[in-house]
Amino acid sequence: MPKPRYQRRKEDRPQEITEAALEAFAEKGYAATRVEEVAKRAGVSKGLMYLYFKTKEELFKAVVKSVVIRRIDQLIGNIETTDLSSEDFIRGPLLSFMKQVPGSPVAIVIRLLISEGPRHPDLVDYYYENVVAKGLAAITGFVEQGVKRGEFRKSVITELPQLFLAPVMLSIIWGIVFKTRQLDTDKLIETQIDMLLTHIKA
Amino acid sequence: MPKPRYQRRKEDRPQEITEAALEAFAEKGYAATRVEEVAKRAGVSKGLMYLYFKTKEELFKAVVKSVVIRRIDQLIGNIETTDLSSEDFIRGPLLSFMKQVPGSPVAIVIRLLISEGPRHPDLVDYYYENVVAKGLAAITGFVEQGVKRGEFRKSVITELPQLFLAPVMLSIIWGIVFKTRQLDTDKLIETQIDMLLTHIKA
Amino acid sequence: MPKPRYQRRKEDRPQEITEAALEAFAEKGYAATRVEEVAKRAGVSKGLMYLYFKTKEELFKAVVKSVVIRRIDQLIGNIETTDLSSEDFIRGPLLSFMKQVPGSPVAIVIRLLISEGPRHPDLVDYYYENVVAKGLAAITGFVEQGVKRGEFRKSVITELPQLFLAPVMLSIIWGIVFKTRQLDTDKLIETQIDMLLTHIKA
Amino acid sequence: MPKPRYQRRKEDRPQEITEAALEAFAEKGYAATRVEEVAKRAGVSKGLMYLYFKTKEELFKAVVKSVVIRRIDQLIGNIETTDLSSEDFIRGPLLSFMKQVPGSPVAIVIRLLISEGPRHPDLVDYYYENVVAKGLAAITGFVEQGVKRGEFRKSVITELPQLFLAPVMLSIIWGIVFKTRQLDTDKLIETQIDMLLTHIKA
DNA sequence: GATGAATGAGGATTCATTCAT
DNA sequence: TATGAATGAATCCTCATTCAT
Repeated sequence: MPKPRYQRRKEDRPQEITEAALEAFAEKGYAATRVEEVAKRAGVSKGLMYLYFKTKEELFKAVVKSVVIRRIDQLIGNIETTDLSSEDFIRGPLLSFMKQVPGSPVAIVIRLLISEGPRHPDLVDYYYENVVAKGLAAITGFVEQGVKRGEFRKSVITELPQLFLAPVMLSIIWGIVFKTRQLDTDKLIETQIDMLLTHIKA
Repeated sequence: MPKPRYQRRKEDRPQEITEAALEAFAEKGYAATRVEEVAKRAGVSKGLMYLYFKTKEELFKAVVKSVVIRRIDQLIGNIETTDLSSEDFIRGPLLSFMKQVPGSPVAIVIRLLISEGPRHPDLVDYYYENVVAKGLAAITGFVEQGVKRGEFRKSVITELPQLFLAPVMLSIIWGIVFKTRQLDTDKLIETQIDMLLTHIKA
Repeated sequence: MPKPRYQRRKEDRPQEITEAALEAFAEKGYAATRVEEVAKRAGVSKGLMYLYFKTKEELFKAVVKSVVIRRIDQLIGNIETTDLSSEDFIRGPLLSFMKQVPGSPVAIVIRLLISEGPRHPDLVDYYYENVVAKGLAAITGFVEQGVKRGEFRKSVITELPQLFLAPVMLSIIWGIVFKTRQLDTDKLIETQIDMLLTHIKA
Repeated sequence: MPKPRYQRRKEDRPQEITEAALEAFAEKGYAATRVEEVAKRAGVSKGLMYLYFKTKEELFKAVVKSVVIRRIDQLIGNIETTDLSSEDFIRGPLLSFMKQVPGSPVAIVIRLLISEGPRHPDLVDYYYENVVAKGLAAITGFVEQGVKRGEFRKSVITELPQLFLAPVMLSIIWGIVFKTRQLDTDKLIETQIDMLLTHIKA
């Protein structure tokens, strides 16, 4: 009888289950994860799972959303409370943020979206609107702000904020697929930022 | 003219099945694809599948390898027959190659490796050694050649050939997950190449 | 009064299933018995079978063992509580025991071991050690006891306790294969015992 | 490409297949033997099998019958050409015959009949009439002849010729199930004959 | 609310049998 | 005849979901 990992109150249950599911999905992917396995990790009975999440699919969506919600706050929090120059912001908070993404739950969610996303367009919409679109808008915002301030020149980058995401995405995928092969993801991301700044600086 | 129930085509079967499987996996992913569905697409009975591939898993591996094999040839073919300058090669054949990857079967294989790779380390090894490592080595090779020729300066890029892959990878993922949202992947890749060349040119 | 769809009876399930399986195996043999058929006999769903027995093979082993276990007790029970003379014991309790074996579940298990035993050496070991070896040892024990007591003479029988089993085995096989042809198995066994006692009496 | 084991003429084919099947059935039993496996052993294609035997079941019956037929001749041949005394015949040719049965194809057929017999009553009939009944009748015949000649006394044995078979049957079963445990089947059979002769001698 | 025994649809795999060549 | 590629019914087993307790 392994002690249940969590022994908290009812109101925490959904989050506990959601966290257990995230872990399990991280290890095996969505399809290969048994509902019972999640229950075990959450220290909860199989039946109880269905009191909180009507189906496995719904649990999946809840997992994605829970991660999304936490990230959004972090992202937005950072953006709004800054008074750095555009370059300093990019080299500072933004870079830090980008560097920790590959090792964060976001990486797991990305994997899940790649595997299961095509069958859950609504979830992809949700993720896109709440994370990707916001993130891209924020980046575009910084760049445009820099242009306004005369720090940056006008360039195609404004329309391709994905260039900021590219090394992060590669790092995430690398971590999932080629985990054993070393890759200095921090340096990868830094160098990309360097190149981008060089490119857009007036 | 009823289709003949029997059609002996031993030679072509494996490839026919493999192609049908690629299609099916592309649409639904590995786990959600029924063996019978692949059989139907290949115009073949369920039982025959097992004559050529002992298990669904083996079919999966065959699919990955078949795509890999075709790409490798293409990749190597391009590299060895060139006498362009480093920059011209990168802006020419390499760029073309990179641009068409996101729309090619490689994109599907990437998705499969992200979903199922963690459970098939041998397959990941295979893919890494035959595609990724070779591709990265080739890129590193061009860059170093450019340095030797005095076209390029020494830079960190030599150790981060993944910077060339990053926009391609992002384009692939984008195509899988956010297909409906427009992204000019060609321009994305081009811009990255521009930035990289700016960065390494002497 | 519709039968309830659910009936929790964890305690009894294994035995219920095991008994249903014994019946089914008796009628059709192991290979020709469908798991679903056993489930139906046990009044249970197919899925539940797998909750108690991981595979059909494991169910098979459980059936053999369950029969074995019941017999062993009976066998040993008889042996240890006797104070009859050797001959009286053989003509009394032992003979009775032998007579009822051909009509008992043991006969079914024998059939199963003949059909499937060669593929389950561990099970054969188990059966041999727990039933055959013990039975033979017991018989040898009686005979030697009789020798010690002066009732019996020394003879080759001590090394061939299988002579006691032979008519029982023939009766079992006869019952399985030639059931419709009359054979007075009781008289067969009795006569063998007569001959054996004549042979070993001093 | 392993050389086919047999390379004879068409008229031998059925027997070749039948022999290959006997071997295969001996190793794995009927249910677990694949038709293809028999074909391979016979050095013949799967399709050809069906030219000679319409179904696997028919092949099975052919195997049983082929063994039966050969044994019957042997049995009858022995019986008719003798001019020994009853006891001498029993101790001589009959005993020899009995001793070699457990190691002969008959043992395999017995196993097959135990496993599959209940589903093939016609086959059991055939076997009973052609082998068992004849064998038992022959034994009864010897015994009665002995009585007529004054060698033997009247006894219950006349009605229980199965007492002659019992040790042979046990030896067969032992060989199938407990093959690794030593049992001197020759001595077992001899002792039984001794006992029987003691019992019936005037 | 909790539990976990029970259900059954669904899917991978096998193999006797067929048939184009 | 002879082959073995091709078929598909049959079967084991899994697992999301339900429900008696």
